[in-house]
Amino acid sequence: MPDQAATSKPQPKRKPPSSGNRRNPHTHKAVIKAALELLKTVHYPALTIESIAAAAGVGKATVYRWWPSKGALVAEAISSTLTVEDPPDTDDLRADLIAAAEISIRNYAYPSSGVLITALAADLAEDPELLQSFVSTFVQPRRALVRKLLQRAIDEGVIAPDVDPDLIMDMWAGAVMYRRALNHTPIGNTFAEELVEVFLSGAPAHKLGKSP
Amino acid sequence: MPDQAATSKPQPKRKPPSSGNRRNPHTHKAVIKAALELLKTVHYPALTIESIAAAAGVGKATVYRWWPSKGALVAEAISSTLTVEDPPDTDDLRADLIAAAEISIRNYAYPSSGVLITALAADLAEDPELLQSFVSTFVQPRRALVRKLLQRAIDEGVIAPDVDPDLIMDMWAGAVMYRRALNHTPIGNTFAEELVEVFLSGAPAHKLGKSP
DNA sequence: GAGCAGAGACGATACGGATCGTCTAGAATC
DNA sequence: GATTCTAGACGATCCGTATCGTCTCTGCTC
Repeated sequence: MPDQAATSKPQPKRKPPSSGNRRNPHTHKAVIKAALELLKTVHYPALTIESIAAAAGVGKATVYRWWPSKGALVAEAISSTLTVEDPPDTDDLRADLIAAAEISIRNYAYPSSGVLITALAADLAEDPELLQSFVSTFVQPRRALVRKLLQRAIDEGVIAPDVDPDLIMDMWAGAVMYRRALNHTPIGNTFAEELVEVFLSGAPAHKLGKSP
Repeated sequence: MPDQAATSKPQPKRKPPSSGNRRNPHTHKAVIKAALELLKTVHYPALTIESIAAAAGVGKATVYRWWPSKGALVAEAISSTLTVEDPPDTDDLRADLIAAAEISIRNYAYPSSGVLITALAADLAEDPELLQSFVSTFVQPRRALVRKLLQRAIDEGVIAPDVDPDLIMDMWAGAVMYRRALNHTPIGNTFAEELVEVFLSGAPAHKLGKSP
């Protein structure tokens, strides 16, 4: 359903699924979904709670009841869109690393036409607790998986042993976020490969699937 | 940063707080200074034009006369605080690279207690022209200098020849921005060194000041 | 030169509109 | 009765624009 960002268009709600003395999961989902939908056409700073409530067919007070701020709402919303993907673990270590980098690109370049995570992070900076919560629920689990893969690459001598896996991840995600935010260089199809290649440049070629 | 339709004549340097039929440089400076001052205590999203005008002792309309938006104002303000530093060019290439990385850290970690550039970039995303202007006046000149240094490092074989200098810079600045934005890992005193070391790991040790 | 009129920048302030976050009211459900 | 819900009123703040009277520099006229 494209273009549903109207301001006061009344939604002919068929039937309010339920409302009682328990948290209504339909309401909850409707808010999250409306937020994600609006973010396809509206930049994060211009997104308002009121428009979310209206688009979800929900009272504004209900939104405030369950989320303390726009940042908290959007943090949950985008967390829900991105699943934890296991980076592959095959014989082709180079391909595995590229796949892991591609996950980074997908996560930090979401949605394809925006700088959502950048804007969100900047906004959450006002609320350290909320930022911490977002990082530990959204960022850290995904990093853990990639860290394991990188550690394996280091153990096998494909990546230099004195390199910190966390630094590599910061550089991967950071480069994506940076290019997205400043929009000075497009992120091409081979970007993941480029990101990985940098760390492999000093590695013995026979360990990798690349010709000398 | 250029003004829109304002005069392009050279301004006669007068000291009195005059107001005439030309742009008053005192007013202009007062606004920029007030914005920077406020940003020390207020996060970018919470910064308002009204508060800037009030703090500068200036009419709100005057601010809107010269800057189309908060983003444009702040972009000019922080551009004015950061000078283009020549990265050093000595015999010690490793030290030169670290110094260059430190410049990145200083620029993208400004101010010390905030995520200003991240928030600004996210906000400017709504106005591609303005973002483009900010990047070309603030970001690109600084990158040009570092690019030259990196190219020299590549020419001398300290960094692998198939690495794109621009990618290295994206990774440097990106890692800084990323750590700042998500605040998951502190940026220590040795961060510049760590950033550089990654790219030197595969280089012949005798070219560098480090022991094998 | 001297003087005057106009153009433009300025501070102040008022305006309608949007959004904020809180709050009440009433209905529905358990 | 307790709790959740929608709907909407509320005071507040900030937005961006408009207007007003004042100021000063510029350029034209004499």
